[in-house]
Amino acid sequence: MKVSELARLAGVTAETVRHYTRERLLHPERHPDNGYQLFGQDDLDRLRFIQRARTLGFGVAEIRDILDHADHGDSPCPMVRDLLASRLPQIRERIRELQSLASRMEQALAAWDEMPDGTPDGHSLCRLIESFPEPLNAGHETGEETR
Amino acid sequence: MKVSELARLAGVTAETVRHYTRERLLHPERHPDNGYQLFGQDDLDRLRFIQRARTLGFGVAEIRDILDHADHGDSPCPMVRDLLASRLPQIRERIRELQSLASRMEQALAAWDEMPDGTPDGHSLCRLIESFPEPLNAGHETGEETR
DNA sequence: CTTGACCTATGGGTAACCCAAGGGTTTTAC
DNA sequence: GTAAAACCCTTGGGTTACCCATAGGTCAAG
Repeated sequence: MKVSELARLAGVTAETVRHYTRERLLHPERHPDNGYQLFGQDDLDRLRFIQRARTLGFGVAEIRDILDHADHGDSPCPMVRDLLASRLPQIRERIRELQSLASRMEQALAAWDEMPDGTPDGHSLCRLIESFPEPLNAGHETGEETR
Repeated sequence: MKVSELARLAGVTAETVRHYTRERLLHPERHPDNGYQLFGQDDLDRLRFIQRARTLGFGVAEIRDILDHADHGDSPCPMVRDLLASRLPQIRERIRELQSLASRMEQALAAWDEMPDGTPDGHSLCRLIESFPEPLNAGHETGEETR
């Protein structure tokens, strides 16, 4: 099958399929006459695998490693488990950040009603934002580094 | 003050300050002799404002709009509130996605222990991933579009 | 044989920076 | 007084996972 058919069967765009091919996640044959990419049923399986891996938070480069391992007959599962285990705390951290972001936003929206003014006085930009606590890492006079 | 001093006071890198200047969030004067960027105390306030706005989820382009409004003497607050209100549901959605991602990862790690095999059989890539449910939007034979 | 639908490769865009290179300036120390 | 360290400038390329526009070749149907 050709690009668009594979894409349709997997529910992605043809561009995405070409992208994965460029990134060497898929290895289609080429029609000798016209250079079209030719995929088989196994490529559909492979593409679905890629999709599931993506929803699990793997990046394209990681998926390439996983697939290369499997193509060499090695079990990629230990690698997968390690990647999963190392990424999970990062995801949890990101969730915490976003939750804190969301509550800051709600706080700001709630504070909106109680704001005395609407117009800035030339010194204030927007009290809604200005009245927020400094980001925790703001350095003031302390000479530390960020990251 | 010069780039690095402003950066240090705000707890960001000098590159970030230059970036904001390039993006016209900051408007330093230039030393006529050597072209160095010269910032004042107001720029520190401005930079801190930018940082708070960033932690609230605003993008650089949005912050530029907000600052431009304020620089023209208009209150940016209504704009800020609208931006906040429209972005909040997206953040909540993103949180849900990440939570679902985290639980899929945990599920996968838990399933690991019960997996019968470690080596793929030539057809399987990694059961840990393969046994996962299809992403909801996978198209099969249905000809719908994604996004 | 001409549409229209599909294919190809290339190159540029997205967001918010980071980093390296090449070259000028200022500060500090000897 | 000068040399090295420290800092400044701009330009251009890299990051992620694609999307989109372009120009041009190919294929199925009427």
